[in-house]
Amino acid sequence: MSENCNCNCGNNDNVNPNRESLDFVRQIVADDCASGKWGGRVATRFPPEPNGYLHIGHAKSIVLNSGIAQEFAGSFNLRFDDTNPVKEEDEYVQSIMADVRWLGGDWQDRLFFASDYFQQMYDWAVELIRKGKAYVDDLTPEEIRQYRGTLTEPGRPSPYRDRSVEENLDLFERMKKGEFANGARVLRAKIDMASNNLNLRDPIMYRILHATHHRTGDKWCIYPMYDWAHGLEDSIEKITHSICTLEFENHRPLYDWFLDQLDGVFHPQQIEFARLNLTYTVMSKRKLLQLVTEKHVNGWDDPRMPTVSGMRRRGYSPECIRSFCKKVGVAKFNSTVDVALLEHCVRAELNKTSSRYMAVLDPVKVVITNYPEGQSEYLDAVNNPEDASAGNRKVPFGREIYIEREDFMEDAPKKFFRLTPGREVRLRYAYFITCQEVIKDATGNIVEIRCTYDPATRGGDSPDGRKVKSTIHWVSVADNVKAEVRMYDHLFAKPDPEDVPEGQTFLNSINPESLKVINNAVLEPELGKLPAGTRVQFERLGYFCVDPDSTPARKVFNLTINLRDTWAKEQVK
RNA sequence: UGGGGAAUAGUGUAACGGUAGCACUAAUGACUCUGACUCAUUCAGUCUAGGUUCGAAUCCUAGUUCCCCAGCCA
Repeated sequence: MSENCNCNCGNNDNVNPNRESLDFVRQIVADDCASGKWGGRVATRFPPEPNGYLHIGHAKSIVLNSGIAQEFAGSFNLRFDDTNPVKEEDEYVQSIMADVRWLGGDWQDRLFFASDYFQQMYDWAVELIRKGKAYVDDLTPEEIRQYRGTLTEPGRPSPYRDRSVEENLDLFERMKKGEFANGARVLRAKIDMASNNLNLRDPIMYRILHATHHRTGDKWCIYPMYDWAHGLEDSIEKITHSICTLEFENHRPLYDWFLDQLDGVFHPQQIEFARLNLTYTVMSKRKLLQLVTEKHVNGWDDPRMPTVSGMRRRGYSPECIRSFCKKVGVAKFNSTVDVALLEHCVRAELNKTSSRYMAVLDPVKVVITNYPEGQSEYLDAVNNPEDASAGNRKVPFGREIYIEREDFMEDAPKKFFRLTPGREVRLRYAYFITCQEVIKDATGNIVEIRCTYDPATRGGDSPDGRKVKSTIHWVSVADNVKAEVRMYDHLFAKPDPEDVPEGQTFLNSINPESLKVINNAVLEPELGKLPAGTRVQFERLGYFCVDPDSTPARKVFNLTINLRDTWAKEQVK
């Protein structure tokens, strides 16, 4: 008899005899489902501290937790772990909610705050004191550190460790009432000062913090520490699988100890996985904050930042971030994923979904000498060859057009297929043109290219079946919109920004060319009508999106990611 | 010289004692009104040394390397 579970986790032997490969977290969940460990129930959560903006590493956690909930017909909570008022702000809770929602994390009506549990946590702390499992310590922070011992030497018990239950109760209540200054006393769990796991050497449960909390205001002046609070939060919410990152592995014995001391509380299982690292970027909140405050970037949502808001502004879609998170997998190996994988996911998604337009970033004028002066026309263009439902549009054409400066070469090498004197190429959706003449200024810069066109090739096909080696994009001189285009590259110049000589920091790895602003780009007119946030492809260049800095008078576009460019690679050789 | 984790192509991730697979990257070619996309091909891997076994990435022993822990941060 096979054990089936009633969720769609792929663990139903009747339906799927070859259980598809699940990551180790999902395997645990599937096994629990099969064994009925939690009554078949699955409940996950994403528990951010509102002290910064979310980044791609958080996205991995959100996709994991909400994904598991979805796949196993479970529930997913968003819970703010707001136990430290000095670092937390409402601005962050707002941005986090927006980011989680944008990524597709659906917490439905289950939005929670650790701060809503403060009274319950306090009551449980009193329970621990009553059981002789916790005590108020008067040691200074410095003394506590000294008493804790080191990695190789055991700690020593605090002289206050054996206070009576009555005295502890009294002191703890007075801590709560605000009778003592910050740092004067703490409540500690009484576990084992000689434990090899430093987390078990009488960890601090409460500290005194006379600070205004973003939600509870001045109601509390003692605040629970992570280790004490987190398991309780999970327990209150009946979380089954409390998924966190590897650095909390050492904390699991403590997570379990606290829950074991309390009577009749729900005891979730903590599971740790490796956090995400990416090449050419940094991921720690501290460093991201530093980039923002020291103005190495233009805010949390700078398109070069690995923040969710930065990637959104850059033009990444939630779908591509989700597909990336799926592809990187979940394991316990501390790895660094190549940012090229992220970029692949972005291109793959945008290729399917974005409309094509023509834009010239570095314009040079082409005059079609045999095209009648004063004449113009509209040509048909396909919006998205990958998606017929995207339809068609008209693009204005005339005697003078702009093409990309790098699409012309006077002395072209053999492998250069684009415009060069005497060669015929196709203007996308327009005509075949042949370069006849190059006009330069006094310093030798090309200012104009003179071509002839073949009227019979209107639309881009030759009736006689002759071929051209390349197709280039263009924009009408008479009918276009000007725009600013921000070209982004990796924020850091090295795969590992931390890999710097003695005395330097990751800031020394910043790529000085991570942002190049193009002020004189010309776009086909349709592009001028798009609202902020719209993701498009500039043909032959890359994916771009309309930046919120755009005004009705002047559009701003961000480069999301360039198209793969084998010609550029060829040139490097 | 404490404790806790982890090691599979360049990168990431599967294989749960039975043919080391997939994706990205790179290279080559085909196709092409985007030098894109797509398709095909190729390069390339079990940390080391022993052992158990008909058979080991997987089990055992020893070692090596990397990560985490001495916040009143999370």
